[in-house]
Amino acid sequence: MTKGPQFQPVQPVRAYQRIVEQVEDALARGDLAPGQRLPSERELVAQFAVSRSTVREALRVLESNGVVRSRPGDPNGPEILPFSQAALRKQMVRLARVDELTLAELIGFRMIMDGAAIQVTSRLRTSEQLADIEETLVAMRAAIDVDFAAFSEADLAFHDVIAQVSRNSLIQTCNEVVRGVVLSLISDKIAHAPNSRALMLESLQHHAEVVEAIRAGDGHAAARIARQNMYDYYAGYVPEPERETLRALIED
Amino acid sequence: MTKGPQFQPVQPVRAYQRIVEQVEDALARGDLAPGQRLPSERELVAQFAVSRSTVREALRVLESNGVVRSRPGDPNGPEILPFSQAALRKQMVRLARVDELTLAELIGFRMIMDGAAIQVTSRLRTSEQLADIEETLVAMRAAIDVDFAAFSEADLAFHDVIAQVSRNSLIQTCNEVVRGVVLSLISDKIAHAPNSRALMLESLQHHAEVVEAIRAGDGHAAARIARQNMYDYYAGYVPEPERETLRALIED
DNA sequence: CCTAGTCCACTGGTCGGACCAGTCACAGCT
DNA sequence: AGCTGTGACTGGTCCGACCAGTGGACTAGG
Repeated sequence: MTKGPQFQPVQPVRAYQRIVEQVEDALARGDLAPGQRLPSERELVAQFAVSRSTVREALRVLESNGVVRSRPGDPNGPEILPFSQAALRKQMVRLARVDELTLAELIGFRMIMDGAAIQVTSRLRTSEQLADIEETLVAMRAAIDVDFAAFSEADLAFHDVIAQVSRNSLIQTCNEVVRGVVLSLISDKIAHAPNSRALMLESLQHHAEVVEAIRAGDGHAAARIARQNMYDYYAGYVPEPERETLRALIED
Repeated sequence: MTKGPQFQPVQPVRAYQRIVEQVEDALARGDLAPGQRLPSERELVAQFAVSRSTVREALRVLESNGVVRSRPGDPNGPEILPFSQAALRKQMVRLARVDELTLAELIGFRMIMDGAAIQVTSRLRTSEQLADIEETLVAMRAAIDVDFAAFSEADLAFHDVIAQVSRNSLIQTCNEVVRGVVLSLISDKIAHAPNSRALMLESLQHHAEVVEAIRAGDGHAAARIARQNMYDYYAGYVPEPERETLRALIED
């Protein structure tokens, strides 16, 4: 066999992909900005020198990626959308929902993210924000008497406030998405648990401890308590061999 | 103004969207599994009772989302792909690259993720894995004499091993993506810095400290050092008001 | 002058038919 | 049996057509 250059496998590039690339490149370069409009489909046909089917396939891909939005009859053409977290959320939900990720990975991720957000919060929070946090605690207490769904919603509000105070929307988005997925995986088990009310009360107690640490400004303790609580709350649903990785996140 | 029920804005549902939904639902229900094949486009035309254009637009969306892959001439029809992290990565890159996220948020995210991964690693690593980690350290040392790109690549290998040992692919993916984005934002500034070599040496020294803590099994110290290092390395590129949120991540 | 209503050019959504290059299974040949 | 050529398919692209909607221009009424 002759020694030659290393060739790479080649896959055909479809026309609509080139269009998608061009649009995305223009967007990355700043030649196209959110709020601006793309030319109409028939105009794009002329500019790209392809058929309308091809242009439309490209637009469908861009639309599915949350880059543009087409509305029938709009004489201004497809609209370039502001970058939203919705697209990331969509993909994350898809990824996380399937067996590609284990429950342990999801919960571990939450322990990290939530702990970090709480740590930052206890450092940066103003007294006003502290009041906001304590307010959600009161709401959680009230929600216990309603049902588990209400409690879960109040819990979400708590973590929302935390994430906002920590001033990192990336953490916020990731946290929210993963939290939703985890809950969708095991919420029925929790809700139907005979001691559902006891669990909620315990969770509330844990949250109160976290808030106490936040008030004291002890970020380290707050984060540790938060992680410990999440472990106590969810670890029962994680099979033992993987539970070890979660314990490694608590320590000292 | 009459008090009435809260109406929601309504947007037309396009035919291709219904097809996408049906396929994704079938996939979520398990009626469709990775590795299986979809009927050919012309067969789908008959089953969905729409035109081929519509079927193709649906397939393009599914393909862009990493759900299926079409190859011309394949008599078996479009292939259902295994769920990959590629899709998530794509979206994350898009989200992170644009101004929606600040550099501080990205770096803060990395400090958290990387610190957590290192903490878990120092707890769970086998002696064999420790050797792997130390190996990447040697590679980093050698890469310093080449150029910044080589060093950066060796650094990536280091974090890769860490993420693998921590057994959480979600952390791994997020870490990798954000790292890439951060580097693409500031790598030129670092590479062209007059003291580029000094920076690399310092970074290597920091990594060595982290590895030392990992060897000692002190996860807390390892994570703290890692976060501190990343702060030292990147904080100069973050404007002051936001730098505070990063400092809040180090503490004690 | 300004407003309210009408109208129409144009938009995107969908359709059906056509052609091409590529792929793969199979029948036929060696 | 092993190889080869063929042909029935595949997806990629193009074209032309029709429809229901949109929104701006234009007009009639104040």
